[in-house]
Amino acid sequence: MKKRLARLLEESIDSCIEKEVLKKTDIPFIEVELPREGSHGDYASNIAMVLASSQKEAPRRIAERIVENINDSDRILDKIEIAGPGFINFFIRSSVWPTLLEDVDTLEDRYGESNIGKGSKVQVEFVSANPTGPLHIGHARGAVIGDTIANILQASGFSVSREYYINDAGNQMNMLGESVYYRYLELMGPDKSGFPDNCYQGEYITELAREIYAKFGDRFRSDKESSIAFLTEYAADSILDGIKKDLETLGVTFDRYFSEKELYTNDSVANILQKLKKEGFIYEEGGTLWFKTMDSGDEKDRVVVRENGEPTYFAADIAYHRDKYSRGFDKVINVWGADHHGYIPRMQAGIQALGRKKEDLEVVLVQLVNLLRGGVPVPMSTRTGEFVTTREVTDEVGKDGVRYNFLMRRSNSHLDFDLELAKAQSSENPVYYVQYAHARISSIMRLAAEQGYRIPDYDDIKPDLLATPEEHELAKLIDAFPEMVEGSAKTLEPHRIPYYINDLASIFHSFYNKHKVVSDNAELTKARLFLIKTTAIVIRNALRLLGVSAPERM
RNA sequence: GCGCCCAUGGCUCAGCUGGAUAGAGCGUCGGACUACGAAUCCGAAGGUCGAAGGUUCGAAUCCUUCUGGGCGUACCA
Repeated sequence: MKKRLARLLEESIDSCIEKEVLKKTDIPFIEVELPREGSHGDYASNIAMVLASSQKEAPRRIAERIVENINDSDRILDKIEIAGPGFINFFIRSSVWPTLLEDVDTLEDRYGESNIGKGSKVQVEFVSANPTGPLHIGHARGAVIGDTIANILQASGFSVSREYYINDAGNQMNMLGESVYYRYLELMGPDKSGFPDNCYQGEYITELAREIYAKFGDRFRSDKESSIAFLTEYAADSILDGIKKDLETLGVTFDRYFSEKELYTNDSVANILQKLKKEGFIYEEGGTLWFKTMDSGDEKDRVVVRENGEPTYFAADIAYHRDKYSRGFDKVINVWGADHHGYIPRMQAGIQALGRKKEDLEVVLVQLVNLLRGGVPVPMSTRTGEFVTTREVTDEVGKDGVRYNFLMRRSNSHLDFDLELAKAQSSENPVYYVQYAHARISSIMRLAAEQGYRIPDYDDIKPDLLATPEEHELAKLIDAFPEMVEGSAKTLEPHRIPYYINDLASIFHSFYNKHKVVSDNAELTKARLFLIKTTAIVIRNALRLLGVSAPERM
């Protein structure tokens, strides 16, 4: 509806210019919004005020001319008012609301989809946690947000690929192998040297060592170096396996797992370094190689090859992004923990050196999660390895609860995640509010079926019977669903969707409490069954984007 | 020190890229089931949007300074 009104305005302005009652000018983006005040109409536009400066005329006079020239050929408008400093307020004829539902009925599962992506290829890289330990709760938030952004983009006409970058090279891998090695030695009698401080302290390392001992006996006791090489690989594989399983319980899967190690074995890193050196992006100083990231606004230049000859993580990351673009992605979205924000300028410098525009890389920062239980912080210590894992949280509160609670909040704001609230089956828990609306509709449908009704299509009903304010509100909000999804896709803000369905559920519940769906008036019953059917479709489609289930009973 | 993020009713958070009298949920208080699911609904109280300036017809939103909190500031990832 917003788009229809914007078009009416645009046509009117065009004809005003033609008639020379307005000066010729570039028409700016015409914004149509939902006023919160009912007396300001169903929709409103500030276009006259926006035009005021270029027209050099009073906004209200401009508004008058625009309104005079609006050609409402479909007769959707009841009246138009000019109010305040120059707002144009639209009042929609009440009979048009139900007609907006026809699209929902024909599109069904596809209602809410769009083609703003026009098939362009986008890659979403997320989680990408090192395979050195189980996922913590912050990873889970990033996983859910990344997955949902991918869902939203997919529904908006982008061709999306989900990818997990495995940091399976470098120092921390050796450390992992060593950690397992020392735990393994401990199993074979008291160790005089003790367990090194800088090794991974978590209990899962000991468990891995036990597993290896049970499988292979004491064969790794003697030859330290080759043993560690084996143990490293074994441990990384096993941990990554666990991570994949944990992500699956959250409903998160990937199209591809990309190994950092391969960037070395196939010389990608060496090649790109050489290329960038030749092109002058890299220089040598003090025995190390530096990348000129300052030219693109970074605070200082960054090392890509250390004095000891080893490339840094950054070097591998440039090679990785080169690989991404070479696979034909028009745009690359990285979902990062907010503690990596300092990395953005250097990564942008990296892709620009690859001949890419800044905008071809978009970074979504996910703030850290504060885990609580009943309002009390859950103690976490990465040093000792004592932390609550994603698996434990998912097992406790369930997939739907975890996902919804993460998705409700803007990703760029700190989040308190309270275990007790998230699993509470009460009004304190917002997931249930929405799911309950869906279950309630299903329940009404069952009752209607018992009474011999079949679920009506748009052609089966008399739309005019949907005449109460609650019914109009529902139709109006249902109509807004596709543009909401579009907005969410453009801004990469998944949290808009939970807010939207919460509103929708709220209006539905109000409607339900005030009006009876199944009554002795058969025509009215059919019309209302149709209305709640479309409501259920939207709830279902929205929850599907979020990866949250829409139960028929609960 | 420098950089990024955050600051909105008692609590947790929205605020649609600058719009009209700042909104939800929880909590508090008061109401609604002999009608399709009360995990629901209806009503009330509660705010100088961290502070001070500035930009303009108009600021929670943009600019500057300050305060308070988080993160970063590696030849670690």
